[in-house]
Amino acid sequence: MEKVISKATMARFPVYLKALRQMQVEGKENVLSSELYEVTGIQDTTIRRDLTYLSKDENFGKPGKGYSVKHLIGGLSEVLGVGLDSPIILIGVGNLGSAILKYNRWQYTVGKIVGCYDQDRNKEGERFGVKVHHIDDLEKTFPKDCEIAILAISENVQETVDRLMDLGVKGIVDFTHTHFTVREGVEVKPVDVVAAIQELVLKIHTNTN
Amino acid sequence: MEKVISKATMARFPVYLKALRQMQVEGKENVLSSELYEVTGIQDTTIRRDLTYLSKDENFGKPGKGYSVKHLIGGLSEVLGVGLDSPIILIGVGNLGSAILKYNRWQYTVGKIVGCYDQDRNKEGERFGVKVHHIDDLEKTFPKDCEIAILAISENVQETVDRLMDLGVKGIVDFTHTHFTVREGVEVKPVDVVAAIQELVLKIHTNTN
DNA sequence: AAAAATTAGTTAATTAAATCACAAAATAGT
DNA sequence: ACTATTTTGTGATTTAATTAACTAATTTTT
Repeated sequence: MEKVISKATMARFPVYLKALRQMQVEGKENVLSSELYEVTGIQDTTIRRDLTYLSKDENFGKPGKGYSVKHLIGGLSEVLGVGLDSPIILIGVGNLGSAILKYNRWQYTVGKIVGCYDQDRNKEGERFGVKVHHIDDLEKTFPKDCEIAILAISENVQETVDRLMDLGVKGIVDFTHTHFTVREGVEVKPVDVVAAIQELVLKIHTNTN
Repeated sequence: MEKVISKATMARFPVYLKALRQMQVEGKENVLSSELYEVTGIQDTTIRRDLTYLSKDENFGKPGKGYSVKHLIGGLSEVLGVGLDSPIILIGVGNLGSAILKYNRWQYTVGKIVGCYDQDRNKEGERFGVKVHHIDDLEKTFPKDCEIAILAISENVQETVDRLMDLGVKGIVDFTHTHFTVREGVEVKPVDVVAAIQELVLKIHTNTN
């Protein structure tokens, strides 16, 4: 029987991982589902069910004791593809791009940004230890087996996306404020500050269930 | 009978608004639910249902014609609280903070960032037309009726959050990589780049329903 | 002006997700 | 070793969300 992880569960995994990393730093070895609830706000029973998807055969949790923080991080990292060390490229090295790049250097969590591209010739060279190429050289310098691109540009968006897909990119983290279309099989994960604020405003001002 | 907007619907409103703004810029006057599907990937029937929550009495859509882009934006803006023009403050004017600030200047969509704070005295002054104060002056210079703060710092997070809540902040957009706790009634909306990438990787590599 | 073609709105059915309730497992105390 | 306590894991249930099926309104065409 093939286990299928639900969308909702999938979306919670990164939340757990973040919380667990924090706990690991604080030296915590075991964690209860009730403690994870306190930190994440996700119901403990939901957490327990989610975590059962992590291990194929044996379970990570021990009744009366909780989960091993270390093992849980391991399991989550595996399913989240962190261990794959996927090469990632960053398109656009403005303020936002730089912020992402900087963060990536500090915490080696998902894959690794192996190259950046910008339309400004002056930015060519290196930044936070990562090579910055001109966008015209994208095809020439594209890293082998790279499937993920972070898009932090504001111009020529669709054109850039098309070029990336031609190069085999399968996932795009989108910081753009522009709509673009992708081909079948290519995933887009939008990250939108304004949308986040709007959601927040809505939460504060309206009734929801 | 009081209409209660479901969580899921609420989360989609900003998506619609973004798509509609784009359409408005392109000069589109009417839009079909099927067209919104093409752009957002959200099922047309789901879209139609969602949009019924917008208007109390009359409906925005016309059979055979579609929805008025203008009216829809109006309705969404209203329910999303965009019209409230909420004052927002930004804590942390590094690369990320600057990126947010810059974007906010360009597209006047949610409220307005009315002030920034940073721990670096050198940054005091003005940036993209917004005053930058030292974080020590937070209490002294805190804008009246401000309920929303964007957190783009990496140090003294919990301390800063506590101070913000003391000043009456009810919603926090969190770009921090640190866990912090908030009081009852305070909402936090995390925006996490790494989590976004992880979700993406997971989507690409695993089976989901 | 009538007929045909669209397309929004809505009720009903389905599917997905969250929660409850409890059994089984592990620990800690006696 | 036994008992009490804690806490996980899971089948059953409930709740939420989505989709399908249909109705009725509006426009466009003939």
